[in-house]
Amino acid sequence: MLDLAFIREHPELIKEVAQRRHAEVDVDALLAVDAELRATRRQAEDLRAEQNRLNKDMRAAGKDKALREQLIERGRALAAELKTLEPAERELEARLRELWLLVPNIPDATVPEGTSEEDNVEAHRWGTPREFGFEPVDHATLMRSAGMLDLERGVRVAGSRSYVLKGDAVLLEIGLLQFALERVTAHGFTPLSVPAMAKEFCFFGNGQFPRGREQTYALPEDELYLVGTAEVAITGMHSGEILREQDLPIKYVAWSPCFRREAGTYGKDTRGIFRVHQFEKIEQYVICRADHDESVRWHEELLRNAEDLVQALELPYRVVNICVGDLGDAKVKGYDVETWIPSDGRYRETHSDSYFHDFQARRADVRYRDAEGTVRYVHTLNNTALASTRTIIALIENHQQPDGTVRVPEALRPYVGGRETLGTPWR
RNA sequence: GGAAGGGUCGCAUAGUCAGGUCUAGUGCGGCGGUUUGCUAAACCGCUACAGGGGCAACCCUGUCGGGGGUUCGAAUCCCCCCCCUUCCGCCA
Repeated sequence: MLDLAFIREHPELIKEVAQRRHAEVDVDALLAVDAELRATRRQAEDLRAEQNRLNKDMRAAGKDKALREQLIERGRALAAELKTLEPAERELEARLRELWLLVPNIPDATVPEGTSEEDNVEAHRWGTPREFGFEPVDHATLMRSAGMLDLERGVRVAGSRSYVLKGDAVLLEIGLLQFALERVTAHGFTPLSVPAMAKEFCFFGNGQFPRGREQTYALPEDELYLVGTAEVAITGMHSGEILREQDLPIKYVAWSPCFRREAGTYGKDTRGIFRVHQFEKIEQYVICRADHDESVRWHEELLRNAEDLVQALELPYRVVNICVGDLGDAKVKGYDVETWIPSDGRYRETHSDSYFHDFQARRADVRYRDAEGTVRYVHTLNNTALASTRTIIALIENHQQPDGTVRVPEALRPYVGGRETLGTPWR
């Protein structure tokens, strides 16, 4: 959410940004409602001020019956006027909020122009896709043959895009999560295990709602939703707080299951477990002072942390700078780490590194008091450390061996009981 | 799920029964000052957030868990909801 005063002062900029980001929002209607609300509110405030003065007169009137009657008469008139203004005020507030929530963030000048994924700009690469001396297979084939995956029974239990990990795949999943958690913790991040269900305000706060509603699982009986990322819960955690500057930056590394409806993706990525409704993720999250340069520094550092993990897993990857048309509404700028997937013959998204300035902080109401005593909204950032299924795919496909087993990169071995290979030989 | 007790401006509490002097009192903590060789103590002052207005000093409005209602007027009375604590039930 942007500062309302900023929107008032830069309506043309907002319109232009909204268009580049494919975000539909009626800025003129927003400004009209805003003006009307301020006028209405002012009228109501004047009436309330008179009401308060009247209240004092009433006290001073003591036992003077005639005067009291006269004051009560005036009070009745005020109350009647307010009774018509107040519903209008509330109605305007609701309409303003609705429009306001649709206004996207302002992208950074270093965000590339473009309309879709195709226009993302490669920043750099690491590693080289491996030359296999045999016919490599995709992860689904390998995992099923090696006793690590049961898709059919997963679908029986929970429908399409569901899966059951088996045998060494479970060891691998848990090992990867622990590996990522420990490695990021070593950089001074505080580990968290957060609720996978959250109230609606967390989703509004994080920027998932209102636009991303159809991607979220709802539990209407309990007025809860399943989080698509730990980020939602973390943003909600500090909602309404005024933090102390000396406690910043707050650096979290959070584990949570992630649930995604994947609405509108029928027929996309249907092989294996690339696009699924549920996976496990370790997420990095930073809350820092309201300073652009500091946000940028953390953005780069979160990227380095993610790259460190992918490098330790010996997986080739590239980093792309997300173009404005492909960037989520709430983000100022974003990098994706895309890891090489041999069966696809291309790099595919495994991490998403973003900063938001105070966009999430305004929505979720997370502030801090700076050295001068001024209360400001914090800046927030987050980046994937490790997402279970996509990392499993990359690791299995890149490190597969001729006999159908998978070589475990050295850095990961302590987390899988010292094993050097996973899966049973099947060819 | 059932019962009882709670939720007040950082923390702890008063106020709610009897609506108006609550512009929400007090203690602690924090900040600034006086005194002081230094520290402590003592004393004095300040100590929420949001919105609006004003060049400014400052002024106005709202917020006592949230929402609605009664009333000229609600921290206080009524209704609904949320959260916390304790006990019971159920339970990984």
